[in-house]
Amino acid sequence: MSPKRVDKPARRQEILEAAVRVFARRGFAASRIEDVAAEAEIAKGSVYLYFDSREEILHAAFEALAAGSREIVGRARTTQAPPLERLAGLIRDVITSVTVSPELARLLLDLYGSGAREEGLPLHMAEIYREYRTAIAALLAEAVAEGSARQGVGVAEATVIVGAIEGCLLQWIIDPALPINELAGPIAALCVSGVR
Amino acid sequence: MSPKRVDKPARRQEILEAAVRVFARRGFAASRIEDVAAEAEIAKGSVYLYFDSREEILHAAFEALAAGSREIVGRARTTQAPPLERLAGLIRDVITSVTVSPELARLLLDLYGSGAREEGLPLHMAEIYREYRTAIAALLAEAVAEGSARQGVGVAEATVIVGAIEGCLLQWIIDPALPINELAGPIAALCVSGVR
Amino acid sequence: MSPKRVDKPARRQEILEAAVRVFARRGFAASRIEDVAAEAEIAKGSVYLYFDSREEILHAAFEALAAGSREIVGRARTTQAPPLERLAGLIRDVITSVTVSPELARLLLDLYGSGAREEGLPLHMAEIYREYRTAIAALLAEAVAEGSARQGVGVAEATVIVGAIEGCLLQWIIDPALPINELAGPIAALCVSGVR
Amino acid sequence: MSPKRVDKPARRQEILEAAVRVFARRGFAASRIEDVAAEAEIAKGSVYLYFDSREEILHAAFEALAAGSREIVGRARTTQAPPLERLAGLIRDVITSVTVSPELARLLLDLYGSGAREEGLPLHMAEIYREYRTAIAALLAEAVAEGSARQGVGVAEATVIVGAIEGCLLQWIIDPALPINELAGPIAALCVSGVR
DNA sequence: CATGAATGAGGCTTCATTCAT
DNA sequence: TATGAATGAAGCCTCATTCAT
Repeated sequence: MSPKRVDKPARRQEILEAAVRVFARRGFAASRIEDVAAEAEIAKGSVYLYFDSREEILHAAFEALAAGSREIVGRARTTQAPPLERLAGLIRDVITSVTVSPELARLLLDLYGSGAREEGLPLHMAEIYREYRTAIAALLAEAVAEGSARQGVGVAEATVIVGAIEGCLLQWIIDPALPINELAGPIAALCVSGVR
Repeated sequence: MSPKRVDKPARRQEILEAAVRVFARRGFAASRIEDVAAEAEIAKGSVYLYFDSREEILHAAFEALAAGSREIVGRARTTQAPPLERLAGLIRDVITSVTVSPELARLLLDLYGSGAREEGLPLHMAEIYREYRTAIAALLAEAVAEGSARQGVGVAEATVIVGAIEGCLLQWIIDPALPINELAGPIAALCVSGVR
Repeated sequence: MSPKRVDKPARRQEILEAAVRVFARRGFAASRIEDVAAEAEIAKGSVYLYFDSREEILHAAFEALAAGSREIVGRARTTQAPPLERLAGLIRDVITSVTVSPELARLLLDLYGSGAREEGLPLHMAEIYREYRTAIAALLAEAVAEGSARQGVGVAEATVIVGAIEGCLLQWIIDPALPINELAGPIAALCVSGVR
Repeated sequence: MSPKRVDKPARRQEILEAAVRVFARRGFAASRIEDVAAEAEIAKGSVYLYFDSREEILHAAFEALAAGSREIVGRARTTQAPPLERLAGLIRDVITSVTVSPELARLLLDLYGSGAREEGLPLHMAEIYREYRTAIAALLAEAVAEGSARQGVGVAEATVIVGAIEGCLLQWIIDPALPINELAGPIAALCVSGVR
């Protein structure tokens, strides 16, 4: 039943994490399977026991990221609180998530590209951002309904808010000296007062 | 005596533009020198008469982008108008510039990565964003001084505003269906009212 | 668990020998890595599992040659016999060594060049010849001391003797019809009687 | 008749000399037509007005060298003097010739190779050395006949003498610190007393 | 004659993937 | 399962040669 007590999913996860570290360091384009294998402390060929191809590792990493995003969005949807507070909470959650696993965040740099190109593998940062916009637009609609946001606030403002969040992350990713932790408050404050 | 004459800078520019189109389509990593040559309708080897290496083409493209940014920032600094109007102008300028040359904007996806990695060739998106932050922080300081922005508004808010701008571009780049032209207004409105 | 095992040094040696044959045939400049791979009956890329670059193969071949030279010189130094007999022995040894592996000797044609050029990788035929001169000069000094060579014989004569040996090899290398085996005697005879 | 007063042969000679300097510096394999053109201070394409191909330049350089050799050999044949004095003269002439144009001598390193390979372009260092051997063998035969050289001295000794000469040149070419000028005497002395 | 831009074949090297052990 | 040697396709870049001016 278990001739070798290797836990396949666990091993796959280890390799994925190693890969994410490598990709974060050198970028996907410059990362070779051998680097990943070395980081995971296994042999090059063994990577292929857990992933079908180099691309698939990037897909898997994307999935991890997407899962995190979906969780954050879900929480904003289901939490009991006034809409603008839930918006502020979402912003805090995003910032916290990248603080917790900065390597995964760094991967964004590679995922942007792979999602935006024509060959369009099933990597869709676009999808993630669409979900963010939808969720935030819903919160804004609620806020308008209850009078905590001004009339006319809608999808465009949601886009700007998603932009503010992701644009701050972006600045931090390409310039890690930027104090990302101190930014959740200002983002929330500016966005909230910006829609009133 | 009447040697074949060519306007080298002009030809270099042509190749650069062809390269930018190719990079925008496939991404830098997937773009072969041969693709660039084909797009420019010259032979592969001829590319090397104008650029020392594949990397150098990316550098040159970055320079074009950086020049555009510097111009926009310069205009925001020197224009005669109330600070928050100049901020709105800067936002419009950025949106306009990417609308004018969308291919160049698409390059951002590649430039993010090349600037953020350790080997870091002299490509520094980080630098560009730093300039944006500085310029906007200066505008905000002026606004605070004249009372059109609330006390306490500073670098953090400048970062959020840069984020809002760049984050909106990012969403559009990876999802060109998004109506970027209609976003300059909302970005400006939200940011301006957000700092009051 | 039972990974594919290979005797790396042995394989490297095989490739090196194949390379030496190819270089001897076409010269280093005209020898493609693909030729070497074909001669070794492996794939082009496999060569790089054992050598870092095309140049490195030449270096390795040089090392083999240098090792042979050092051995010959060492033997002339340590053998128990009258100095001029040891000189004759050295001459025979050199001739024998090229007879044994003519391909390696043919490589001299390429090694001369790579040692003499300014960029000079660590290939130093000059060094080898310097060692020969030093060793022979020592033998001559002994011979002078014991009276079997005339007064005044010194480094200049050592240079001439090295020249006679290498010059004969050279003639044979570029004209293999020349009966190199029959030359050890005459070289020794002429040199020995020339220093008396 | 002379629409442009360019002296074709003279220009060809200039280019050839420039090429010889370049080849001496970097070796033929590493010398590009462009280097030669730059050294000759003309445009790359112009080289082809005087030479059909890169190879042909090397051929021409070889011819210059061969002409020098033939002259030296001719002088040894026709001079009026005892045979061993004419041998000593030949040795001096050779040494002098390389001292006069060291760059041409450095070319030997490339000519050895191009003559010895199978494709055998019409570059034949082998031929030159054969002529030397023949000439010297003739001198030795004369010397034997007049009793100034011992019985039995013949082609083998001629080969050794050619070897001594060329071997000394070789040592100097790959190690220019070696005092080649002081070697004509010792070579002659050793060879002459070696055949007595 | 002279130029130098353009060409494109060809070589070196890398690296994802395979597969024998 | 795990290994790592082997493969070979593919890409970057060089440079001899051509040719329009």
